[in-house]
Amino acid sequence: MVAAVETRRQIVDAADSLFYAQGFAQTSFADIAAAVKISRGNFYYHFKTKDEILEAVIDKRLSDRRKLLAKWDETADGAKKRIECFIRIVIVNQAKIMAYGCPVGTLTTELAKVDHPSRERANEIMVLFGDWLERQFRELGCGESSRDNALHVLGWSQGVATLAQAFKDKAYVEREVSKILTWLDGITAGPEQKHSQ
Amino acid sequence: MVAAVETRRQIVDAADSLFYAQGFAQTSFADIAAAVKISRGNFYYHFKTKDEILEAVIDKRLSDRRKLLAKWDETADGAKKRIECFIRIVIVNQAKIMAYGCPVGTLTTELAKVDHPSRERANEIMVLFGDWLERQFRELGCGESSRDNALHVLGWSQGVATLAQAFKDKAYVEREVSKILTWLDGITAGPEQKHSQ
DNA sequence: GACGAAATTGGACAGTCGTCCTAAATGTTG
DNA sequence: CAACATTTAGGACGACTGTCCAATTTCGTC
Repeated sequence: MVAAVETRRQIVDAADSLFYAQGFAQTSFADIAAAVKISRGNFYYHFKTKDEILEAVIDKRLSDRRKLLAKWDETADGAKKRIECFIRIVIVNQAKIMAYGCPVGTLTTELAKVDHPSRERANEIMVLFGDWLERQFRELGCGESSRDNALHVLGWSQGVATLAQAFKDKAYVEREVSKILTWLDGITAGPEQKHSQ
Repeated sequence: MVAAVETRRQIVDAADSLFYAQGFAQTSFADIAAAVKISRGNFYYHFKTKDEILEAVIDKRLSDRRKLLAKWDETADGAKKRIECFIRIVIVNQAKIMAYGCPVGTLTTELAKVDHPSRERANEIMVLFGDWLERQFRELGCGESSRDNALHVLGWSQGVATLAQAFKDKAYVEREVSKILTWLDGITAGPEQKHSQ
């Protein structure tokens, strides 16, 4: 027997991909059922409503990102290298970003427009990255500018993702990466230094 | 008698607002009909399909933006001041952006996800701003960096809009504006100068 | 005022949506 | 093997979708 928890995991995985590729509202039970190869009626056994699936997907994404950040915390040497890891996501995930945009940003935007109950929960993924980045900048000695710098990098990633999806211009993404890395170098030049403004 | 062209205009206006506030797919004929106060069946007289309404909305947005840019070309004194006009949109339209995001970016993202036929047409609004910004930077003497700088500012606006909608942080928007304005000042410092990388 | 064109109405239509229930199949345990 | 709980399949349901049409009203013109 396939345990219920396994089927549930498959549903969440498929929903995660489909919500990313098509958007939450555009993805139907039928779509997910086809991907997991189960009957539509089976959903009700695992999830009472579509919103419950969304909650599970957001929880999974939160968990996945926490693991990713933890890995960077372990492997990358120094705060600057860790911030670089974040910056380079737009290159690592370039293909998907050019096709579907940023998984965090696009979901946040979609849920905000319809004022969905899970809107706040989805925002927490954004907050997660923001707080993590802030810690890195603080470790870098940015002091009170740490929060600003964190949001600056976070916003940068969202802008790059949006334009990458619109123009599908690989060179643009690479230019923006080298541009922000140069900016980052300027930050590390001196301790307690404010960013270039 | 109310001319057909007038009813059509009202439909497009209402659709424009609703597509922005709720998204294209989330907006139904019933929504637009309620806003314009006409019967649902009346749509078919003015538009054959929902996609036709979308096309009309995109055309209107293109037209509106062209007029806005033309106004800036006339009134603002110098390329730098004109770029500043663009940058300050995120402050002028702050309330709407915090509620619904960027009207250009969110539509582009939504249509790209479902690979909608009007996707390219919607992108033209983004292109319109990109080309206009490029002209300004060229006039500023940025030469070959003009395109890069244009996309940099365009991407910046998208990132700010996304985070503004997620966090609804007015101060963040203002900080980012002053930050990019400082960057812009650096650009104008010398002719033919490459941006800070 | 009568006529024809323009514009609007309300509903029919086939399809899809999320939800929900019952019956069947499957696996586990005595 | 029998009794049981767990899991799945398939379809019914009411509501909503975009589309489309026939009947009606409104308008400009003779």
